[in-house]
Amino acid sequence: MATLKDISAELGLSVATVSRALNGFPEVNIKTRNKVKETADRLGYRPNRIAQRLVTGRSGMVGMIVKIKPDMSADQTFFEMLTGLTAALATHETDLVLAVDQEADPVLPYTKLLERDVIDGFILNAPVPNDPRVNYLQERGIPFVLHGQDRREPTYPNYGIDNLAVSADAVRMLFNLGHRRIALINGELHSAYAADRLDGFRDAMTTLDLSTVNIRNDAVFESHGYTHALDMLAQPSAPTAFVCATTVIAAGVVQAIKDRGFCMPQDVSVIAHDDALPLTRAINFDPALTVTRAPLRDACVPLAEMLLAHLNGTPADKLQVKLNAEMIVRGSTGPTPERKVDGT
Amino acid sequence: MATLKDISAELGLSVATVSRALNGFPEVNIKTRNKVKETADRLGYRPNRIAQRLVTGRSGMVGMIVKIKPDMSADQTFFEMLTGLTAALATHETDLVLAVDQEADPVLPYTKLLERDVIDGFILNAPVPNDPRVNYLQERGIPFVLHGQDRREPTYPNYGIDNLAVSADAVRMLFNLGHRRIALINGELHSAYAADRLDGFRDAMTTLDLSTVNIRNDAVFESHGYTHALDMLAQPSAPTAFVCATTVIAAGVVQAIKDRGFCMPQDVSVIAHDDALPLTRAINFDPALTVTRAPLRDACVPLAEMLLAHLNGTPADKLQVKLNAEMIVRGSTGPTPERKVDGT
DNA sequence: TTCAAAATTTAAAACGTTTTGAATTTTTAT
DNA sequence: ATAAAAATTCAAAACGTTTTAAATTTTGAA
Repeated sequence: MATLKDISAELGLSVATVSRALNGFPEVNIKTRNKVKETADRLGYRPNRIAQRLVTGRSGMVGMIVKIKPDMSADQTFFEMLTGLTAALATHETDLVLAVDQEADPVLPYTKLLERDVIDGFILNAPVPNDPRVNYLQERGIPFVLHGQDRREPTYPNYGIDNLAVSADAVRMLFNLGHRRIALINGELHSAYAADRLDGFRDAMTTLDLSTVNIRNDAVFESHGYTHALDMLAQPSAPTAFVCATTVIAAGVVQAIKDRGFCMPQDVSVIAHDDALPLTRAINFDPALTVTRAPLRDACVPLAEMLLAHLNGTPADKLQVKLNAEMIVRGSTGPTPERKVDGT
Repeated sequence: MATLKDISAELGLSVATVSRALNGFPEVNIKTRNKVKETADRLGYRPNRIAQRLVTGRSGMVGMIVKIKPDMSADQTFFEMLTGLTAALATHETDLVLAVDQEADPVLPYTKLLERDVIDGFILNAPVPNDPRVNYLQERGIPFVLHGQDRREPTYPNYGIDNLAVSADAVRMLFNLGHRRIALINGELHSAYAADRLDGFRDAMTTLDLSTVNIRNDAVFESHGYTHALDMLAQPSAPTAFVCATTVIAAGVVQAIKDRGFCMPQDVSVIAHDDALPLTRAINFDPALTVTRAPLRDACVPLAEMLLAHLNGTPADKLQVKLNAEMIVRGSTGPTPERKVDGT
């Protein structure tokens, strides 16, 4: 395993010059630089990252903690994130150290990982409103980037979509199709995204002077989508349109619509949020789902790069990204069916 | 952040003595040692792992590469392993670095991770017969431990169960209940465990002079268990007992038995291998499943400790563990039903 | 040719820890 | 009190790299 010392010995240069040549210091003569690079290639030199870390204080490792549920599964987005992030970080020669959170205290796994002092920073996902991890890491000056937001004015690097707008846009789109009874089947309110979507939904419905009686917040299972929709469709003031947290929820809703003898979109319209995960694809529905779309995978490169930029000194206020999801209208939404519902 | 230098300055001792006192060198006077330890505690001293790594060549990090399927899932055992391993490694202040394998070449992710020269060793799981990763890492002298075996005489540290015996024991147990037509619904033969179970099954059946015509090797889905069992139960020489690769397969088999109008165990017996994963639990079947049981979680501490022992110099021939699974007889197996089948 | 400025390279210190072998201190025996 | 042996501690080098500031070399002008 070649070191800087080997190169400097072969070329009769100091170790300092070899290091400077390889690291792009501008005052190094171009001819010297080329000689150093050629020799480094030939000798198969690779920097000792441990030694670099000792000098620079940087390890090239970022931590991520995955929350494991009691049944030994994790959020279905996990592998999407894992795959995307490891690829994005690898292009920056950065490793992902993974730890597991099964504790009651969400902060504890971070404490444990930080004790060993080899992590440059963290990638946080699945925030809860006013996430305690955020406060903990900020108090200690530990760099991190959050996927999403946990508060209205984040003071840390963050990248996510505008979940207020996701449901507000869906409501407005359905309203413009004539719908006046619109239901929301949301995720669990301990997730920051679900809290935002609820707020966005309520604000939009209130602005449009519509009733917000048809709102359900629950864990994201197809069966929950089914039972909530089945229940709401049996009411006298049954909704004519559903806003679903995910395509998984939508699968259950679509089944409930069918089981109640309705047609989609002639009788009931459905719009869902689509993270573009491989399993429940919006275009596999019949008819294809109208969605607010924001591929989860698209977050990975920006998240990795924002964390590294922050580690390289970019201040947090320059690393605030909140995107709008893309509205894609397909066959699951249509004009409100005034005749049919009035006849019931 | 206190260093050895801080402690040595406060106590008027050399840095070398402080290091030796904290690291248990026997020639350090007990009074000196206690003073050093008390001061270290008070100052909140924690060793700089990077500096330790530079001197000792050890990073305290082991790598594990998870194979991701095209649909963005992984083997259902993954989280069980992840949880158990990170806990086991944490007690040894060792971190798990995770990388993702989506490549056609199973060796390539190891190359990539090794390039960065921060991994002390690897934990390998899900071996295929004559696993190329094993050859690759052994050629390079990279330490690793394998969960299971990929060959008859492993020359590397390994911990797993005797999969030959798993199916052989099941066959013998069913034979002793009077069964003469025994089917195997196995995993995919590109997995080393499935190859061994097939061998064990065939050997046992051949030794007992029984037909090996009822063998299926397929991906481990409940639906595969169902369709294979449904098919075999429609044959003139239908099996009176099934040996299932997993409890997931058994769930499908049990449904097929019911759909063919048979009772378990009066008409058809079922025995499955049980990794003791949370989702498909053997005792949740009605009647509860007879199993060969080997909780996956029980492998984690030994795997972690074996790798660390190997890194500390224990030779591979002292780190060979092959356990027998435990046979647990419950209500899914019973004597062969000679009357009913003869009447068909 | 000489001098000054610019370009280039170098020596040394730093990073925090470990460990070899030498130096120092303490203990024991005479 | 002295010498030898044992116990304890220390100085220095090592690990591989980075970077400050000084030293050296090269270039251009007079």
